[in-house]
Amino acid sequence: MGHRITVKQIADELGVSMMTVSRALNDSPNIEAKTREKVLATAKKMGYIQNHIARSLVQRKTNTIGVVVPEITHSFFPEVIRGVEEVTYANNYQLILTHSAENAKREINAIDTLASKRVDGILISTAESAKSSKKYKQIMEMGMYIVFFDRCVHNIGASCVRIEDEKSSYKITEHLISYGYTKIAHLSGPTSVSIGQTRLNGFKKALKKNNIDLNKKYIVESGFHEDGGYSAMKKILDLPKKEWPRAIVAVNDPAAFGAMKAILEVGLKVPEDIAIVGFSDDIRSELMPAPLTTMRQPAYQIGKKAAEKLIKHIQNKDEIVEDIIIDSELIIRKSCGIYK
Amino acid sequence: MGHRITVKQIADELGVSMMTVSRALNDSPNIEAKTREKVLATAKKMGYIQNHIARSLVQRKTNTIGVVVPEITHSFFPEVIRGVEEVTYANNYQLILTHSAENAKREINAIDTLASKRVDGILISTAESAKSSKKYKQIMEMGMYIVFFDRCVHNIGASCVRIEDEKSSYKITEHLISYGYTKIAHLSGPTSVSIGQTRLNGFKKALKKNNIDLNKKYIVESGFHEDGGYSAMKKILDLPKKEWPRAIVAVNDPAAFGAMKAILEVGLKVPEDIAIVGFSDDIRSELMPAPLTTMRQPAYQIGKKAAEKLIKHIQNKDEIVEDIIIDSELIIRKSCGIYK
DNA sequence: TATATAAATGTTAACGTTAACATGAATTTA
DNA sequence: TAAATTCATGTTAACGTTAACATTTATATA
Repeated sequence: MGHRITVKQIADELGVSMMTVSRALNDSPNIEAKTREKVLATAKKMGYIQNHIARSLVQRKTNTIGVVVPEITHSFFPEVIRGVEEVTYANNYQLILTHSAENAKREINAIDTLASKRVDGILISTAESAKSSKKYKQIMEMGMYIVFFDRCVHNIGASCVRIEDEKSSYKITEHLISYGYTKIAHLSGPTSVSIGQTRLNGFKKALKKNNIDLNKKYIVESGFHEDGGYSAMKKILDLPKKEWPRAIVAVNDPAAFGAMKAILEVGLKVPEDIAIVGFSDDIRSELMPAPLTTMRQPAYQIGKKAAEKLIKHIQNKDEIVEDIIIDSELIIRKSCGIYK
Repeated sequence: MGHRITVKQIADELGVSMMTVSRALNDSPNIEAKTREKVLATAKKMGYIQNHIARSLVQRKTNTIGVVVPEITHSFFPEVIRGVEEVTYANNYQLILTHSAENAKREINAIDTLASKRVDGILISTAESAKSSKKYKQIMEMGMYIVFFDRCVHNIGASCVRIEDEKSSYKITEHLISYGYTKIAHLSGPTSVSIGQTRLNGFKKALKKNNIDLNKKYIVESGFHEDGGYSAMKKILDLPKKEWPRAIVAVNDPAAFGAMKAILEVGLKVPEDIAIVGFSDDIRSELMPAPLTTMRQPAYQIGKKAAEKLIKHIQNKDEIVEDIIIDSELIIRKSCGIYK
């Protein structure tokens, strides 16, 4: 290993104690301005870079937070990370990013990684295949804080930053209904994930409110990805032609993209033959051949709020646990059937 | 802080020494199978999670690598990170992500953060405003390895994973020329960044080879982002109408998107009035109103190779420093003027 | 000027782990 | 059966830093 300067070396160089060097480096009080400057100058000259490992060990605090995202390539998440990053940067926290690839086992692995690095807190959006909340609880018992975002776990004492999924889903479904559609299918997420359940609920409630009977064949689990949306839509198109739905509510935009592909493949048109709406306002949504009507989730905002809340929890034991709701926005484009 | 189990507590519980526990936990040799199992079972029961901080301190090795990306929301980078992540996960390395926001100062800050966490190596794609290579050198002198990707710094003893930017730029420019265009402008990156310089070089060489005079007004610095592309294109369109170029080579896709916006705003059409090509094959490129002709950079591959090379450097002092070239691919779409 | 007070600096121990060496028990070899 | 070897386990010290307490020096107060 190359030359790594330590506090001791600086101290020896100047003939002072290690504590004096430490104090100067950390802007502590009770040190003469002249001494501080001398130390700082020498540290810089010698190319000193603080060893956070050692510092964290003795302070039992890392000034670091971890993030677990299910899929870094979905435009929603980088945008969230951007928001998180802005807050951590401003508050002098460091950030460790991990990735579950929508896989429960990898999510647990990621959380263990973060825990073993003794981060002060973790931001999580749960993986598609996540089933148990045991790991989250274990982490919290260790004294680490968790704030969920978008895909939350409730009633385990962690805060959560999200949009009103059920209402939003209700609203976008009603929007379709307002055009006269009654044969409406839902491509759902797994109900073990919060947004899978809540968006399904909103969908069902909208039908009920408008006296539309629920056709069980019209609820197909697609998961959150494009390929899942594609195969779920295929399954629907396997129904006899006269049973085909006239409109689709997809659990999110990527699933909607996959469904659109399946629809186009059988020679049907969006929205003329089948209308479709999504959720999240992916970066690609407005660029689609049939621009996608969707519920915008302000990703940057969500990241920012989640990071802020987490830091508050870390810095104040008594910070209240709460659901923080961010406004969503219905973005009407062409895919839902009307275009001005 | 909540209850945090230590090796000592496990040792006391079982009436053995800390080393025995440590050996069991780390799968070391010279420990009875029965003892190991007993320790493992107790550790699990007590909810032990290894303290990587303490371990890293004594081992002077963190099994962690850092990544510095300039802009996490550009689709190229998440895809790279995905590749990196796959490799680190498979090799049991942990990953710390940082973000420079294209800003030299923040890049230095990010590197210092990683250095203070004593990562074993760093993957960097340099920021748009990066000027000096001093910090990279300092880090390498500390014994940390650097592997650059996409935007590289040469001749400082670090490996680099990239496409052949100059040749690729040459090729895509010639592709435009093959359609008969001669009035071709270039929206360039800053020449202080490798790809800014090399892509400009390729552009120039293609003109020269085809006996097209270089018009200095046709080279405008746009940077790597959409808004930069937009304002650079505006500047070009401020020229007298008869001086307008008929085709544009943008340094990357986001810059091309910005330029397209500017072109459409003044009522011109792509590619009929002005043809345009980009670089990277952004996720949005094929969805654009005029699908963008571009040079595809296999982002996932780049991430994978870069991570693999870095881990090789870390594990083998004598690993050779090299430029690793990944094949790029010309993707011909509509924006360059011909569409089949 | 002696004393009280404040400011600057130093010393010791601890954070949680593992490397390196030391010991003791069990097994093999001559 | 004694000596040599192997295997399992234990002890000590170290990684680089800072918290907590201790000491010295400078400054303010009576």
